[in-house]
Amino acid sequence: MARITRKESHAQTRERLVETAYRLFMADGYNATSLDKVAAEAGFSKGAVYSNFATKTELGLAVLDVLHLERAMSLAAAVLEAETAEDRIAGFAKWADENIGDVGWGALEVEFATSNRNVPGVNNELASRRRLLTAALGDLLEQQATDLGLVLPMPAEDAATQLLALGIGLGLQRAFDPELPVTGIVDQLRSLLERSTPIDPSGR
Amino acid sequence: MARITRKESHAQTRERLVETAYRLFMADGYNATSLDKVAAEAGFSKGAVYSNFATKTELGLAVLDVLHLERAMSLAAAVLEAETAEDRIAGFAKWADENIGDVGWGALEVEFATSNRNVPGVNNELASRRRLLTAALGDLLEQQATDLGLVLPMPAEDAATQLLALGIGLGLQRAFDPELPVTGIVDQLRSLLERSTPIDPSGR
DNA sequence: GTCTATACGGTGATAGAC
DNA sequence: GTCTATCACCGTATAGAC
Repeated sequence: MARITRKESHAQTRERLVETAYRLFMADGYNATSLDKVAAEAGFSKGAVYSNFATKTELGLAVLDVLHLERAMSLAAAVLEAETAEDRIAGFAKWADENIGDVGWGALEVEFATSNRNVPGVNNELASRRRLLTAALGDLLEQQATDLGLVLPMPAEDAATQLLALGIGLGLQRAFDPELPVTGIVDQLRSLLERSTPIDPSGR
Repeated sequence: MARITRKESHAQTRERLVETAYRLFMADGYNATSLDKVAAEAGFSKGAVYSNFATKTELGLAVLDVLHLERAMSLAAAVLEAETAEDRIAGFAKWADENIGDVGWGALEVEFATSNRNVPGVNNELASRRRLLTAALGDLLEQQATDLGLVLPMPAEDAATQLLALGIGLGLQRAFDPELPVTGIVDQLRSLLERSTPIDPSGR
């Protein structure tokens, strides 16, 4: 009974630390949040953090993984549950407003990336995460276009890259200027669809 | 003769500090560059920084001002010296490749913004700089469109906001994944022009 | 008034006790 | 594995030299 408690308790400690760091990083930022604060808020000492994560950077990567999974699932849910093309755009618009409009997300994402850009190995970690996200977004786009009987005006991955870049740029600027509207990205998506051509069943 | 030396020397010190900080911030990042290093590299003590700038944040804002002016001028030059529409797009493409492709710029811009997002007053400073940049870019767009006899498919300022966001997003992702191509922003600009309509001389 | 010298609180990281 | 003690370093602040 107590045999698996060790590993379980370790995982629980790790999970609680990530969860606490997630909340604090989003609220106050990555650099402004000290490991001492994270540990104290989670009910541990700073040493507990270092027994679970080699560096603050690794804790940050773990937080980003949770964040990415969470947002990717909510985006997929928002789009996949709609039926008509307009409903899907509306679902995307709602998701964009709630998520890209969320000041904390974009800010945390880029603060971490830039603050760790000289840390060895981190760039590769972030690059692989970006490719994963872009591929997933591209698949979603392509699938949606196919469902609607459309052919995108450019490779789905390129469209995904541009939408992601636009989302990052808009979300980031909103971090210090909340008046900036997020609607631009919805316009872009709409324009992407308008520039799409109907699928030719003959294949050519 | 030595009467103006005081103010001049002060201005020179300030200029040299900004210049040194510019170089180090771009190369190593904002957080990774200590004020001690900036001062030493410029040939001063750390206190000299403090006598010219109240905080590290203010030094960062001064660096950003120099950076913005520099890039805005180079963009205007790249676009305005061209004659034909295609030459202007080519000029923009070259500028985008050299500047948005520059890893340091986007990274510094957003690292500073996010790392200081809780510092009182900084958000307003950055927001006003963003509005200035957006307005200038919008004017440039509108002027170019008019010269080419085109009407943009959206307000010039909205187009500028989207292009700026896209540039930030692309430049930032290139900071940790240099393989990502910058061509997306040129495609966007081209698409913007393609969706423009000829000016109707009748006014309606 | 501008710069140097020095000090303070707090940070990420490390070593060793339990 | 977690905690305490400790380190080097950072941004900030002050006192004093010139």
